[in-house]
Amino acid sequence: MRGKIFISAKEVADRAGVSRSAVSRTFTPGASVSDETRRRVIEAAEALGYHVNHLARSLTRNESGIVCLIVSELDTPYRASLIRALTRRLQSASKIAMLINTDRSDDSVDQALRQAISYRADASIILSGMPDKSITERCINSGQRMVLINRDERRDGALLINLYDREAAKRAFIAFLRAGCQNFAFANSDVGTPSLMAREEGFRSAALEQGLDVKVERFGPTRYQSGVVLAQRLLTREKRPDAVFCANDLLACGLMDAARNQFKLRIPEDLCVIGFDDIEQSSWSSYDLTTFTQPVDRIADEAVSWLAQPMATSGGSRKLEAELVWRGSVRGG
Amino acid sequence: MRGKIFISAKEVADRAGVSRSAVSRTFTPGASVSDETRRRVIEAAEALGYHVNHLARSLTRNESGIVCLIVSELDTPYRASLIRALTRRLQSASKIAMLINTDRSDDSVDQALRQAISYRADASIILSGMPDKSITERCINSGQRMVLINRDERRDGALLINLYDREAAKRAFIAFLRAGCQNFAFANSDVGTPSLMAREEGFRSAALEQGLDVKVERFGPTRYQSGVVLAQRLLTREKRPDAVFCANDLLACGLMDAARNQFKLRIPEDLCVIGFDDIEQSSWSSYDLTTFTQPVDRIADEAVSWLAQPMATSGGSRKLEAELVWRGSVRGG
DNA sequence: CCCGTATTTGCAAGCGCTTGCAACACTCTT
DNA sequence: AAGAGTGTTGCAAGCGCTTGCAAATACGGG
Repeated sequence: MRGKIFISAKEVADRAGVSRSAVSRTFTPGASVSDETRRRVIEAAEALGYHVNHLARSLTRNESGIVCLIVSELDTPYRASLIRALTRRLQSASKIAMLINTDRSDDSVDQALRQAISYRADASIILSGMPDKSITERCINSGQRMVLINRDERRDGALLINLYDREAAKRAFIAFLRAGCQNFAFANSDVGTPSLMAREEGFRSAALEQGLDVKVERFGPTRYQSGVVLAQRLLTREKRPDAVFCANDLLACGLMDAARNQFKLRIPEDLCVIGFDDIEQSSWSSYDLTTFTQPVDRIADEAVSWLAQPMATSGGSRKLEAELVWRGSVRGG
Repeated sequence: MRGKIFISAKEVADRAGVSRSAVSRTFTPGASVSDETRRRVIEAAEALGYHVNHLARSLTRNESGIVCLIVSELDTPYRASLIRALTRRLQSASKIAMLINTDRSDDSVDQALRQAISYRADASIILSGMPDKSITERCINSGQRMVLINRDERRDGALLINLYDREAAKRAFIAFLRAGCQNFAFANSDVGTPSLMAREEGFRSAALEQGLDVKVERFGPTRYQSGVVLAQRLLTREKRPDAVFCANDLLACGLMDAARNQFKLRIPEDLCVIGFDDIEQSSWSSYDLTTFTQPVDRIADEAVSWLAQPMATSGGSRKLEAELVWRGSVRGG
């Protein structure tokens, strides 16, 4: 026995002495209503506390204004700031975000997309995990837009947003070279998502071009604690690295803390570190980490403006630059 | 010319050779359908890729399954982890979260609630800001549930979830006493939300009971950078505090960094610090901050289980314990 | 084999909204 | 004064679903 105390257009119409259609048109931008009618409708609506029922509207309009954000580990700094940017942009475009958490099982991205279909979302934006091909197709076939952020794998009809990871990695390598580093390492998580792997490969191949070698370790999720473990593995090698490029900032933070507290290394004197994401903590003075900025606002812009296009040219791909932020974790600069 | 390529119950019915009602009932738990019919319906639905249209369903059911999360600064660690906990619980209760960001203007919480009404959300959970009384009433009158987390101010019919902030503050004070501290300070933001103020007052009054004084500074939002500023203000006082209770962990991190790097103080030898929220960073070894845990999972449980109650006893109030996590930023322990 | 009871099924109305269509009311022109 | 043109309005059908009701069917006991 829920509310049901919602005011309907009928009631507003009665009070204003007009037809239901008139009130409907009043709240439909661009519809033909005289000023006088509009005034009376607005007044009645105000008095009664009427709000257009978006659910019913979506039924006929065939457009719900709902956009699903599908994400896991959303308490991670980078994810959180991306979500923030996205919700803001979506709201400016008068769309609304539905948040679906996919922390749990493996098929839950598919599950999430089914939800998206059930709520007739206009679009889904996927920040984590990779949906099954069949379900993506179903989404796209039923007219849903789909945006994949840092997911890489191509999906017909979807918009792909990625960064120039390899290029960034290369710049990281050059920065280390300039700082006079000689033993290079790459600290990666073992989840192996395309963007993390691209950073690793970019870094390795940049080194290879100079005939140099890179020690690589992969461990755990992309989190602080993994960084600590990676430090143990990398900094105990016989020829201790003096330059570590971390697949992301969280790993870098863990690695730096371990390097300083357990191995008594000074940063950047004994060890140079570069990260990726430019999370807020990287700018904290304990870390002062040189890193690459994820252009969250640009990403959100690209995603939302593509969604806003009337009949989007099916799919596409955007590549964005990750800018290097110089801080104190690398000598020179 | 959006999709419209959605399969409707009619089509499934035709293919399965049954009536529309049969397919509707198949997807309505507890409705009366024979096994045989159900089987055929499911099969047809599967083949066609049918998903119940939740929008249409909500229209008649008068219950949408949508819960609005109204939040600002959602990229802040504590907020992000609360949102994560909430979305997870909501999904388990087969509800879905709509995220509304209220970073922008001041009336935007009201704006957000209007959205919630338009989408006929079953409930709104407010994590930031304080809606106008009139709009809260409208929500509640139209049968919407409302949960206020750490907002404190009473609203008829709403569920209030708060922590024992004063009690926690008192425990912080005692911890400092035990550590042998003598000059107490409280570092607060100047946003003055009830929970922050309760911590401040709790701390002061605990000190007062011992006939002791507390230096209080308030500055900026509850963020790292404010902590840096607060350090400048507090640690330059003639009788330098040797114990600072920070209104939240973000402030504490800023304050600790400034204390160490600018004032060359050792923690906890020269300065003891306690924070509040237990964000992930507090456990990082650079901070190793003694702090109070926000019981995010408990909070989410309370909120969601209250929402799940069929006809909730109008409103109420839950107070939860904030547990003290001992780490290295306080001597002894 | 028949009847009472229990289960299943289809019909049709209704949820709140949009929108094409036709009717209507104006204003201008000639 | 009639007709063309423009703008506004109401009617009614339809969006996809649920659900009360009554008809139909199945089941079990005598």
